[in-house]
Amino acid sequence: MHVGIDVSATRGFDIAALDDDRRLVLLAKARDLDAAAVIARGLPSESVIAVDAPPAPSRGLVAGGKRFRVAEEELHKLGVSLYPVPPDDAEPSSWMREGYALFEVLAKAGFPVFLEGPARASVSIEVYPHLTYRTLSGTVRGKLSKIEWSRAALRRRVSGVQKDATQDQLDAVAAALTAWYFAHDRWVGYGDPREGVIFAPLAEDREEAPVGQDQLSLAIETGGPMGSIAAAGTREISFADRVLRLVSHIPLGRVATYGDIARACGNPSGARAVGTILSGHAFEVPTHRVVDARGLPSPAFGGGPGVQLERLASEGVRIEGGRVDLAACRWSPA
DNA sequence: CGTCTGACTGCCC
DNA sequence: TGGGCAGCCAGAC
Repeated sequence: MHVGIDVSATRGFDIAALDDDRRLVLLAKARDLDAAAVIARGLPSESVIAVDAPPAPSRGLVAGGKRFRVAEEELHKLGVSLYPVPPDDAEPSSWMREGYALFEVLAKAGFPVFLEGPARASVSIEVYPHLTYRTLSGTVRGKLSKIEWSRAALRRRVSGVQKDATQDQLDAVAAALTAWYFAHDRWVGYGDPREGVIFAPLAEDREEAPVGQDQLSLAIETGGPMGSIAAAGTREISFADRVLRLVSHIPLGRVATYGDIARACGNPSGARAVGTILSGHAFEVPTHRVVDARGLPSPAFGGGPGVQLERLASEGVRIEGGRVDLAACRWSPA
């Protein structure tokens, strides 16, 4: 059985299971860890369980004294942004703590975390549904809503998914599908086995590629709505595309202002429009790395400006008196 | 198409 | 310093 679990601190665990023919055979909700443990113990022992959450804190293995994990850095280089997992001494998000606890429960139920070696059954793995959607569809989200994009990536790859499935449920299915790819030895791992590895499918039409990397960068550099930065000067690519493309390249640990982005995209007075654009793409691009000209976070940031500052702090950005230290952390697009 | 609404900025007290 | 304010640009009806 190939199982996927979507972790949410407030909404509980969504659990999906696929059989070997990728039919959805189970879609359940577990309110808390105990309920999840009961379901886990009922699974066939040769199952693979994919969880949308990290199993452990960062161990600071990235060069340069950064605090996030190697997995985050590797994916960032591919243009995929995700929540940085902080080291032990920092406060993780509540859903990350749920993840740590869940992986412990799964280990006790007979599914220890898999980190390296040949793929095998009876393990749990960390996955990232957004990465799975992106690898499978070969494109970035574009104009589709997140849920439409998710559904499109799963269509024809999984059967039995209800039309009215929630985003959490689709993410659980995506995780289960990733477990299926893992069990069928078509997978890619990102990160360092000593602290945590994120697994993704190897897209079917490029099985020879060493990693999903070609697939991903291809999506960025060509067809996708993100367009190419090389062509940024031409009218061919919209302002919005250039903005998203550029923001996706702000390094971890650095920030840019709305004005910086606008200027670099050839529209010096478009700072306000940059905000408008970012507000619609908070999930796929690290929008928390964009602050206003004084270093202040956005009052409308998802979860509140405090959350934006917390995420920046966990990435190593210096915060002082509720604003980021622009002099120290400002990134200039070159 | 106009009109309205912001995850903005710089300038003026 | 910091608040007020008038431009500004891209999306959403």
